[in-house]
Amino acid sequence: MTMKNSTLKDIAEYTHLSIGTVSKYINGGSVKSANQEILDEAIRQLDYHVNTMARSLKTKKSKTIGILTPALDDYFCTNLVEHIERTLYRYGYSLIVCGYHNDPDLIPSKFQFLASRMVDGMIVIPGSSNDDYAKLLANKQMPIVLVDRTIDHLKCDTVIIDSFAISHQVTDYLLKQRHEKIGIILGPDTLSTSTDRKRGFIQAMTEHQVTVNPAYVRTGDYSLEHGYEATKQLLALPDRPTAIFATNFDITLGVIRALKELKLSFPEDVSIVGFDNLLFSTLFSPSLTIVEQPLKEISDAVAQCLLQRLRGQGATQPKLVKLQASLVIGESVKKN
Amino acid sequence: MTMKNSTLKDIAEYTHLSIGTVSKYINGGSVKSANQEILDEAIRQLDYHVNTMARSLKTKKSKTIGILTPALDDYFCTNLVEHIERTLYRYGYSLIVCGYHNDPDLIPSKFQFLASRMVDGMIVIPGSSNDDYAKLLANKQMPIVLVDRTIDHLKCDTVIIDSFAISHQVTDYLLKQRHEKIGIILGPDTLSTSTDRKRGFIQAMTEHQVTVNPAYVRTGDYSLEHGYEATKQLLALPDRPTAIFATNFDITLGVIRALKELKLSFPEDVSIVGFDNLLFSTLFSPSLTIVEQPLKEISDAVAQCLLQRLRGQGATQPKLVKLQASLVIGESVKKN
DNA sequence: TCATAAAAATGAAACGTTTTATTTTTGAAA
DNA sequence: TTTCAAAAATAAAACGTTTCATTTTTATGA
Repeated sequence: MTMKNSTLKDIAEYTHLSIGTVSKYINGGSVKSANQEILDEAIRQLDYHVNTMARSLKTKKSKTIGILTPALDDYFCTNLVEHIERTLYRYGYSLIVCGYHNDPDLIPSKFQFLASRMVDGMIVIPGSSNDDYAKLLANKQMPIVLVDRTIDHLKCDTVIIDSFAISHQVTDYLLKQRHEKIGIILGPDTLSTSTDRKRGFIQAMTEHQVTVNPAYVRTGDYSLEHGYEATKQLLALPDRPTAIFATNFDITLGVIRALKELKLSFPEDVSIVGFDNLLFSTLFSPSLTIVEQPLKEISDAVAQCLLQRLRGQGATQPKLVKLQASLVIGESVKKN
Repeated sequence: MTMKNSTLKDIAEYTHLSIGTVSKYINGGSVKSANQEILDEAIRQLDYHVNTMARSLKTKKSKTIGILTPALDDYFCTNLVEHIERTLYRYGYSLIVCGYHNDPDLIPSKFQFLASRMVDGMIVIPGSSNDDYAKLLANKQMPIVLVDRTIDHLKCDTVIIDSFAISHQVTDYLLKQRHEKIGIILGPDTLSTSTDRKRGFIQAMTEHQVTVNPAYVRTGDYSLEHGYEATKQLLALPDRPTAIFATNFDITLGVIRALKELKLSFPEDVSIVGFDNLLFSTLFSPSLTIVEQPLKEISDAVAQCLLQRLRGQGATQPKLVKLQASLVIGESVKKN
């Protein structure tokens, strides 16, 4: 039972054909129909499977894509991975995953690790603020697609959502519900997602001629802890906001935890708008009003960008795909 | 900038040493210290990295593990993947992920796909009821570790939780809170996790001399939909249960959705015990009483089993690792 | 200084493919 | 039948390593 795998050579001997011919057939080339029959038989009999190592050694293609993600267990990233894996699989690619545990310092070594695996391309979800590794990416002769945020001066295809627009829309919505004292809990100022969301917020406020109270704008990590602390601080203000906008999923969780601890309920005591994970938001009572990112579209765009580059069809210019998120109205915003 | 990667041959020429010597040094062999210096220099100058394809072709080891999981976006599986990836990375292994989208019929082809990638070993989370592919696994000369459930007659290392014990414990707890009319929503009868949980339930009930009402025992998929439907049916019974035990995470979500729709609240109208995801359970108001699985321990056990087999240290007998889950008391069970 | 064992270096084969230039076979037109 | 282009098959080189049987160099002790 433990006999070694058969090779082209074995097939060649079985069929009395040459290795070259067998290889050609395996790769879809044409042979005489008589030979086709015997080849099929041999392949079945000997249970032949190509040795991808040998193939890759020759072709310099591994048909494998690396994905570098801040975490393998958070909602946004795993959804991306799920969809991307599906698409790539259809094109015969496998996916090597590498998490860097939200620690940007790990990115260079993990990147090298993936590169040493001879991946044909890479998907990077930067999701952090330290961009020292950007030159690393730039120097590799390999298609790379960036997801969720841009990195300055890095010339590669990028897929993001229109953070400015959705933030503008959320703010606009809150203002129309007659909230003027709006707290917004943001990520770090070094991330484009975060600064764009801040800009959208400010612009909407300005358009409505509402002055922005700096104390209502909290930057920090995209983390549950930050959401939690910021919420407590916002609600401890003498003139506290009547609505809070959490600009990512972890922050949303932090807001909820803080409210729970303060024994405040939404939307009675404070209105909230969260981010991501429609399923969970509908399970809360009352349900959450949230921003939903088009995860499937993002994933598809990422996969398509990459596949195009792999086919050498990519434009010379790096492509920027900007997708629209949507506001899903729940019950967590009170009309003032 | 786009010059091809350097090879052992290039290093050999640069250093005037033979390829064999260079290879030896790269792999940790000893050379004269004078040569060591020039080798280091050459490696740096030429930016040498081993070609893992060529290496694997010779060694027949890819230092890559495949993981076959029902989904890449559900709580249990992604947590496993996250932890396993961490551990394997430390040992120089990369992880190729493959989701089969909860469709067991996809397992054979995905399995073949991974096998063709020349993975050194495989981790399989069966999570489904159709075991036709079991012989596939059995026939491969490759270490395989099964997670979360056993497959009859399949001789490979398996890591599971003690479903019987935890179910017994939960039931016992509910009984001690003076619930006797307990509904339990289970997975399919073809899964060991499900039948074990059922046995634990029945045993505890019997020990307390409480007769089991068959109408209270609902088997079905491990899915939100099943949880939802089963809850509605349970609560529509003339003599409805006072407590419901949801035996996996998706079912738990279904229970919550059903309660929300029926405008019933826990624990006032009905007590509930859920499964998995401590973080979320604490965010609900009131918080959920749940079974928490030792995800880290499970992942570690899986990785260790695999690494042992890869080192050829595994026992001849397949190993069964059974870990204990724990009951985390929240506020969703009322004392009757 | 020499003999010798240990350490280091070497050269070549092998891993299983793809690819290319070349040869052989086929079959249709003349 | 002969001719000749097209189709099919071939043989050999190459991809970049590891490994192993040899050879060369080094260091040690007498």
